Amino acid sequence: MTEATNAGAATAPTKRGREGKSNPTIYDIAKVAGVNPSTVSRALSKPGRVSAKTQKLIEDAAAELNYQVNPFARALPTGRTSTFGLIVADITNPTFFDIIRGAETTATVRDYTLVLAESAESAVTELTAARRMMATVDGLILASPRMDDDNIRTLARDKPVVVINREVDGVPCVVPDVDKGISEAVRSLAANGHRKLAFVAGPPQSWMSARRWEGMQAACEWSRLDAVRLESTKPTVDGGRQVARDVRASGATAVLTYNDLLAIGLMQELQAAGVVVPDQISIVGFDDIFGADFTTPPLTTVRSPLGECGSGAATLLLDLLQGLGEGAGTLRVETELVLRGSSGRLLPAG
Amino acid sequence: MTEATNAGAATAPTKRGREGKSNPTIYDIAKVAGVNPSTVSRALSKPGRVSAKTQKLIEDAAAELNYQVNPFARALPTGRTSTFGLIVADITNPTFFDIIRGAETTATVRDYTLVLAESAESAVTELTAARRMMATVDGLILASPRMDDDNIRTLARDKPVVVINREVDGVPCVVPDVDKGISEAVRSLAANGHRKLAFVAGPPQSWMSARRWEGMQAACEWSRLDAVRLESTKPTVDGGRQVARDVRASGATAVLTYNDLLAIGLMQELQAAGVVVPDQISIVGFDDIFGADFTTPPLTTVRSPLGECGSGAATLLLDLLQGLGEGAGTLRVETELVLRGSSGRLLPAG
DNA sequence: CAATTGATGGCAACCGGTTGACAAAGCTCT
DNA sequence: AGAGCTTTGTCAACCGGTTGCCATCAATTG
Repeated sequence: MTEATNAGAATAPTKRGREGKSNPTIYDIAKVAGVNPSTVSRALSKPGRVSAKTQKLIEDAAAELNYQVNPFARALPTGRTSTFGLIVADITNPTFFDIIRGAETTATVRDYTLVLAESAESAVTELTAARRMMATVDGLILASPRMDDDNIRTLARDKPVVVINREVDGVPCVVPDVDKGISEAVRSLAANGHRKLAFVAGPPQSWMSARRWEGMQAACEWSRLDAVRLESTKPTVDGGRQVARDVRASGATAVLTYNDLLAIGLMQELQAAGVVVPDQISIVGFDDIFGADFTTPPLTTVRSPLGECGSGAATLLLDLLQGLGEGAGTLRVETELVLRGSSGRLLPAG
Repeated sequence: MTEATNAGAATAPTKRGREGKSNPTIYDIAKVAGVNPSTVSRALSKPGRVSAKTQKLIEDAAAELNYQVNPFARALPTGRTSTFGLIVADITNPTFFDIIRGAETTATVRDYTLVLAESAESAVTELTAARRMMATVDGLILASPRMDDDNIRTLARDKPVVVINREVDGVPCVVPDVDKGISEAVRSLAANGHRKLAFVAGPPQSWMSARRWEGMQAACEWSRLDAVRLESTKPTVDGGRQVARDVRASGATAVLTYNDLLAIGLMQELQAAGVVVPDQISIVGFDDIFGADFTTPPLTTVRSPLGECGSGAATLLLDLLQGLGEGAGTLRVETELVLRGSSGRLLPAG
């Protein structure tokens, strides 16, 4: 940020009305249509409560005045805001962009507004943000929450909450079912001659990380492969670079990482050290984020349908809000292996 | 989305209060502190208007009751919502990721809430979304808007509006100053022996696309290089693939593209056709989005400080809202060439 | 034709803060 | 002590919808 020129007088934003033309209200409509304001209110929000004739009268007047409800005036007595919140662990992380997009799209379709906040991977920040939001939204979606189950349940007691990427008892959740994708990945690696796999874990509070590790252990047992677990410092490209040492030291010939960012960082670091992927080490990521196919070789990964998670969570939440929902239940979405170039046959050490 | 199990009874969300414990109001505080509600209101929002003694009394009572203002009740008489909107052309496009992040971060810091919407690259959808938002926000940020100047000015007459990636007379804007970055890019290409450059343009309504093309023409003239302009169908990876034919046909040995996505798609397609980058063709993108360095070779690009644009716009807007701003003015942010592997010396054919 | 019923519109209170006008209280200063 | 000024708290109206209750009126029915 360098230079700030001042171009022309500001079109001083009118200090909100009173100077002649404030926004039209139901009272204005009532006057034009020659009815009582409450009738206008009913005509506009309770279909069928007024006669077809007055309905039309009022609608015409509303159209003429270019009327728009004042959401605040409506929210005050009813508590409904037509708004829901989405809290993500890290806006930096592209994983969440598909989720955000999915949620935003269904929000718009169903005439709701999406409010966004991030927790910066911190359980306290997350809880603070959630509390703040609760006042202004009808419901909340928590994507990969870091706070503990009890806090989530407490929030859910107040207003509908839907959780993505984690299972919390008594709270509706949207969870990718990792088993299918993982077993496909492990079978593929086994078929390519790998015998020892490593898992690079994500943040310790991450429910998903734990699930993926369990899934991998199970799949490896089934295929009679060795599985070792390595820890990462943070679930980012940088974190992936840092864990490269440990990966090489582990003796594993194939690696599954908690997410794609770790995989990409790991691959970069290994390649920089002269390791050929996939000839010497196979790498498999998780999620299939934007850019996973930009790498050379393109990243093999277990795809989570993130957009579907976002839209699924939004749908679940809105159904709940509109009284269509069954209550708590877990929506499982399928994962699948996306086979690209970063995994493959192990070449005999040359 | 495949399976939906129903796990346990719903923690039926309490239908908003009245059953004993609604949220505390200023009236409750007033009762506890033994003062009038209006005094509470003043204590909580007009610093200095009440004596230190009552101030403390009220604050203690508020803390004890765990009071939180009801934003709607506040918004109704004042019109202030502590909320601003951000409309992006396309949530799919990672260019906007950083803008969103920048805006969200400053919003949080300054105790504002960010509301997000997208226009799906359509001028009408954009205008509709903007109109809808206007009712619920204090101000609006338009990132790469597609609607025309007059519509933007009309919106700006109502409430503060800040525009990113475009200059609109009389409206505050945040614009990357492309000249520096472009001239660095062109000089670098000239120094590497290129004589004919191509520009792959973006959407016709894109102000930025026009500016970049102008900047490139100017820089080429200065360096005495040829510049040809090619059109793309859409500013995405796919659009980049599709324009590869034209690029080869153009005879240019170096290409600047409207954005990184086009560059990445173009590079993929060229490489698939056996063209070696950068030996036979140099490619330079725009923006330096997430993932631009994942490619092989990593993408040379003219970086726009997108996060800075987002936070700069938010700062501008909030200053305006809080009466600190000077009104319309353009905030220019610097661009710079990020030299990576996709551009370089032209190898003699053969 | 009178009685019952359902549909429709009006009245007024309410949601929870904000704010202008004003009165009471506190203070200074002569 | 009293005039004049400032500080502090109260009153009441207001923002713009929503909704329970009631009155009216027309339609239905015996």
